[in-house]
Amino acid sequence: MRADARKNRDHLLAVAGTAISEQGVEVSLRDIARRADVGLATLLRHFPTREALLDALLRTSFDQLTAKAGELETSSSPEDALVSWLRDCVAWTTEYRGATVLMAAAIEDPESALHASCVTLRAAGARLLTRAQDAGLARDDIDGTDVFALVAMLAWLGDQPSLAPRADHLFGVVANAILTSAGEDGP
Amino acid sequence: MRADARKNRDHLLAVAGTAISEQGVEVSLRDIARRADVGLATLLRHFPTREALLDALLRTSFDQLTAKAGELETSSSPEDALVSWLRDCVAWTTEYRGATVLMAAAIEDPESALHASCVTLRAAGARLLTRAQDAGLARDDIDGTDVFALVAMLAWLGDQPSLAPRADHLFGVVANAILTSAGEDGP
DNA sequence: ATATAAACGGATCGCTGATCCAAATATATG
DNA sequence: CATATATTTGGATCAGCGATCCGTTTATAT
Repeated sequence: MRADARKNRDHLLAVAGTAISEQGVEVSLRDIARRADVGLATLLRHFPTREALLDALLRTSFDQLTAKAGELETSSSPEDALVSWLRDCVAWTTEYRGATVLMAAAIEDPESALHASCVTLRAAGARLLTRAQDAGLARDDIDGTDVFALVAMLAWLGDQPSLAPRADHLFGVVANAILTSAGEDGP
Repeated sequence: MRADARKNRDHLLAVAGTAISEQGVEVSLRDIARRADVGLATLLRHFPTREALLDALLRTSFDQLTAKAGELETSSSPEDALVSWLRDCVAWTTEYRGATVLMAAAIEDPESALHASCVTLRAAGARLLTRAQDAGLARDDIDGTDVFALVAMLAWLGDQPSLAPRADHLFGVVANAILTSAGEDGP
């Protein structure tokens, strides 16, 4: 890649990150291009679709979350590892309002630029889940896709201004539902 | 209202219902107008915003769900009443793909055309919840807004093609989390 | 039958993402 | 250093969206 192209690409990513954190993932691509002092066509050549742009932005975070799952697998109890990783996932999405819908769409669409990242993330969650299940600490009737779905649901909740105030509380309710060692913060 | 206007209004509602069940609530208003053999301006005069159109369409269903809550309050056990009403709510939204986001936005925005309907629906759910709580059958740390949020989450799940297959199952998981008499379909 | 108020819809606006292509520019080579 | 070449760029343009304006048509009351 030519040096000037690389510079534009990096600059666009930085500007896009700011714009998205301010306005959510549905921010106008034209706005991003304007704020980066670049033509819309340039943005769209570097990132042919909104998902491609998101993928470039999200990949780092996804990798961090995947790595975090690996650490927790050895450093915490199966139960704490699962719950705190779920909390991290949900907390992370607050930085990218609206990304949940794109992730949910990407997980089943192999053509999507986000597909691979989402699959990896799901696998990381599935490992933590299996570990908790093997220890008899989590329901046996849920799988990695269920965990992905539950995280997506809770993240979506945080995206809705009217429901977000209850998101933390309902995280506890849902987390409790996954675990079999009930009573820790039950009613 | 003039007779021709009423006819157009009714026709638009019928066409919009069909279009939305086919394409979801984000269907183009121009498409609806075209399919109704009417100018876009006419559609927008009868229903100034997409929400106003949705409100007219959804009000009947909302009223039915509210009425259903009233019936269940006297005909079923507090637990069955709550769970089966929740199931009805979630099942209903499958007819209106994407409506969940609009409902979540409307519940806190008194200016929204959907606001009143959503508040009424939440109140109906809150009554069923309180009844179950008074019988010691539901967690005491959730309220009407939480129930609304949980229904919205599960409905949203059903809207996502990739996650919808697990929606029924996760409904059971979440319902189980609300109830205190655990074990009915727990692990 | 006519006057009047209401409803209608084509034209237009600013916006979106997408695409095309002539001009500008970085880089490799003589 | 000069030039040729391949790459990158962004203004112009397109079809689509919801919204609005306003001259025309039409129902209805007198």
